Amino acid sequence: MKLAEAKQQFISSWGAFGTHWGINRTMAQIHALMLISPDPLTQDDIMEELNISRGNVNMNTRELINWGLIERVILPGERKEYFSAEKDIWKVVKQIVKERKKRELEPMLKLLDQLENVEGDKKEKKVKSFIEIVSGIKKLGHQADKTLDTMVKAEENWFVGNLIKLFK
Amino acid sequence: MKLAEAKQQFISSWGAFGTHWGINRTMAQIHALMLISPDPLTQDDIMEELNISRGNVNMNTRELINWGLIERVILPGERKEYFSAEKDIWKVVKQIVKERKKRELEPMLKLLDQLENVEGDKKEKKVKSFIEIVSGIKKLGHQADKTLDTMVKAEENWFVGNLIKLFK
DNA sequence: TTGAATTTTCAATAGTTTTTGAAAATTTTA
DNA sequence: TAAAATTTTCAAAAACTATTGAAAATTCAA
Repeated sequence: MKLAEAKQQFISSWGAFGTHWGINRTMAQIHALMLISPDPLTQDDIMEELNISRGNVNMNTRELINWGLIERVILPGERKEYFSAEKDIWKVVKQIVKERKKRELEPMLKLLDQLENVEGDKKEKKVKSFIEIVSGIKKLGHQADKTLDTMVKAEENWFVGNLIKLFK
Repeated sequence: MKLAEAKQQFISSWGAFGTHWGINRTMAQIHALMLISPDPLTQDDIMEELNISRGNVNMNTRELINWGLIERVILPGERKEYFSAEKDIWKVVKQIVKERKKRELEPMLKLLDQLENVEGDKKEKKVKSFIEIVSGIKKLGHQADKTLDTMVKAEENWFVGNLIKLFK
């Protein structure tokens, strides 16, 4: 396979992958393009490579910056802004975990804490069933939260080494 | 908070949560409703509780069955079909992990294996950069794949006990 | 069998999300 | 400061996804 084709395949499948994870296709494609680009890119580079409008590039690069996955780079002597992606994939994964934990897991756990204190007779089947499920999710969720905290702090070596040994 | 309100909140936030994970809102809501229902439900029960059409219930229950999260139940002497959800939340999580691994991670890894063998001079900056990223993702992906395999086979006690100790 | 009950299908519609592109705002250079 | 280059915004349009509901198919009891 030639590089041009491989590049297209990578970008397109990274985009499809992203949609399964609640990330919009274009944002994931821009990220993919930037991951494999050795040098920083401008808005125009991205527009051209992916055939999308300037507005689209602007919105999605901003969002990627919010996620902490790319950053603006000013090249000395250049008028245009450049963008550059974090290339260490373990750092990328940790950053995504960190953000999603904050945006999704933590609010959910807050809600579950409230829902567990629902009024009503715990001998009633409906009430009992509700509390059991909520408590179960809460317990596992808090556990996952702690585990992910540790992961976010960890080095890749630690993950690939120690954890995997344990899992064997 | 009263049970009725707590129920609504749980269903609605589980639905919103689902959309962040590439699952459609209604499918997640049906799943939520069934998790907290002590007894199996019919299509009509679900239609009424969530105010959605029969067709919608039918499609989404089928999809939940494909995901292995609910099952059809025949109650003796009853004409209608009932549906019942797996209530053990650890089993639910493992089932979701298993499915997503099969649907998303494994195809991605297959593609990466191909992309790593891209033609071209590895001294060229573009080619080098491409191979480095692809190899990095591949390596971490295969590691994650193995780890998830072990998790899918594990008991909850194992997870909450051993893993967490290690993570402290 | 028959026909009533129930489930399934799917074309049409409604709703949501993404993308465009041109105008406005901002930044930089001279 | 002026004006050229660049970035940002956002209303409108396009694209995509989910939902409805009625007709078709299936199942079941008698």
